[in-house]
Amino acid sequence: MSNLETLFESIIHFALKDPRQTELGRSIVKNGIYMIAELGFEEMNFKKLGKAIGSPEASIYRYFENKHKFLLYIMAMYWGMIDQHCEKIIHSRNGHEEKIYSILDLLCSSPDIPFGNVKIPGEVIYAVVIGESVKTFMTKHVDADNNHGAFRTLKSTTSHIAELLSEYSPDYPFPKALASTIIEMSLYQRYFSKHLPSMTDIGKHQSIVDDLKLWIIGLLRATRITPGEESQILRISL
Amino acid sequence: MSNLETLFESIIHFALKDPRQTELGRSIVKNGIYMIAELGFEEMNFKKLGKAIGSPEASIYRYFENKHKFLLYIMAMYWGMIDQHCEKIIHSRNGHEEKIYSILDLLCSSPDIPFGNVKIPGEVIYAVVIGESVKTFMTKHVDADNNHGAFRTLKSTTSHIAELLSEYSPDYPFPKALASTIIEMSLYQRYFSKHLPSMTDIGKHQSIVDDLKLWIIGLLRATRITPGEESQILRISL
DNA sequence: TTGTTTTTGATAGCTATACTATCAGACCAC
DNA sequence: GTGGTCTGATAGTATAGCTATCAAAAACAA
Repeated sequence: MSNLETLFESIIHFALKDPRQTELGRSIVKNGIYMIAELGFEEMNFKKLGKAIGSPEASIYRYFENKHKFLLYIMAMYWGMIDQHCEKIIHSRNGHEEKIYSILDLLCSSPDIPFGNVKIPGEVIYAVVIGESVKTFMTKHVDADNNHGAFRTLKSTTSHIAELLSEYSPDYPFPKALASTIIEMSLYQRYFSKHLPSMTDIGKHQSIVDDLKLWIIGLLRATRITPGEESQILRISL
Repeated sequence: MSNLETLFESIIHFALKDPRQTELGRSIVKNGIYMIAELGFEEMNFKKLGKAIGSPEASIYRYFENKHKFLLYIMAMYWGMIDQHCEKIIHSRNGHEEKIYSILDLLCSSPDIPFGNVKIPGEVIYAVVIGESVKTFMTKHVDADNNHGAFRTLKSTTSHIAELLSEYSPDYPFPKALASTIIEMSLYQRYFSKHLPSMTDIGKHQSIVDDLKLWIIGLLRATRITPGEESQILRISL
């Protein structure tokens, strides 16, 4: 079984019926992603989506229990793709630094997703991830969703990056926090750059992607904290 | 006019009628914050809130046009408070480093908010900020809300911190990005620590607040990037 | 081909949320 | 007491989110 098959196997339980297997299922997922990218998650609903694909609302409910599970499905798929790319990079024969730079390229790019016989363009799903990813876990039912494995692929991506950071700087005590920061902030800073430009300088010097990479690489200096510095910090601050 | 009055003056237009001036208004805001802290923003609504304070739904709509504006009001108030504390710190006679450490203390603490003749406990509003702050600007109408000044206090806080970082490291090209990262991540890492613990190491070594401070102080090393290092990075990565 | 199962379309309906409208009583100012 | 504002009480609308039912169509199996 290919990696891709394994990925889709692992997210299938967020749907009631595998959407990759049917014309309708693929249409729901692809057009749903387009619709969220265009209208935002709140303004999208299954009635509108049904209209867009020429099927009744009820047919969509045969594939996804509700709107939220639909979002969980999409996000688990996205982070699963990213995670597989991560693993490929990690198992490559490069050094730590090169691997980290490759991961950075990955986080700042947006690979297409092959979905059955259709393809979901990277820019479209990336737009959805930027604006809606946080809505998967900033809810009152995070813990329940987490128990059902909703964030497995996101957490795995974080762990992979954290491990790499640990290899890069074995004594740094916060590799996971830095990894999750890099992941979330590569999305946020893009969002800020577009909608709240006074909250960031990303995109003000060079292109967004170039600034973003340069900035994150700078953040990696945080891992190079020395014991002497640490104790001085503690003396002043705590 | 006191600073506090100026603050409330500046957020009054998110409400239809100043809630600080009446018993009902204060009850709406205080109990609304408690209810969001308990149920989350999605599960809270004006009908439930009305029941909790013994007033009909319609009376609440006389103070706030809708649920979202209510959230904007609360968040603008919170960041306005924080921003005033920031200004106090900035205008103090300390050195840059001490000021930065004070700001850090501020971001990791949660001051009470005096609201008319009632007091909103810091822990309660902080819980709301952690879980709901992002929902104010991750919407399809960010730009409209931004034009109406909804994020003025948040942006001002970011600017204040960014200025401080610039004084601390004048050549660092991304002070705003780092400032917004510190603000957002001091919320996120706490959230992760509670709900998605594998995404962070904050709270695993010492208390959450101590780990958080130590981690953020480490991030400040990012501002100490040297020209030589930068060009090396560029060579490898871009 | 026929019979069976699965999938879809069409429609209807149910509950809750978000919000608006109206009116009468309470309270306050002068 | 009169006029104005505030509140409570009630009713009502529109839409979202979701469920149920049934017949037609498609897929498949013997």
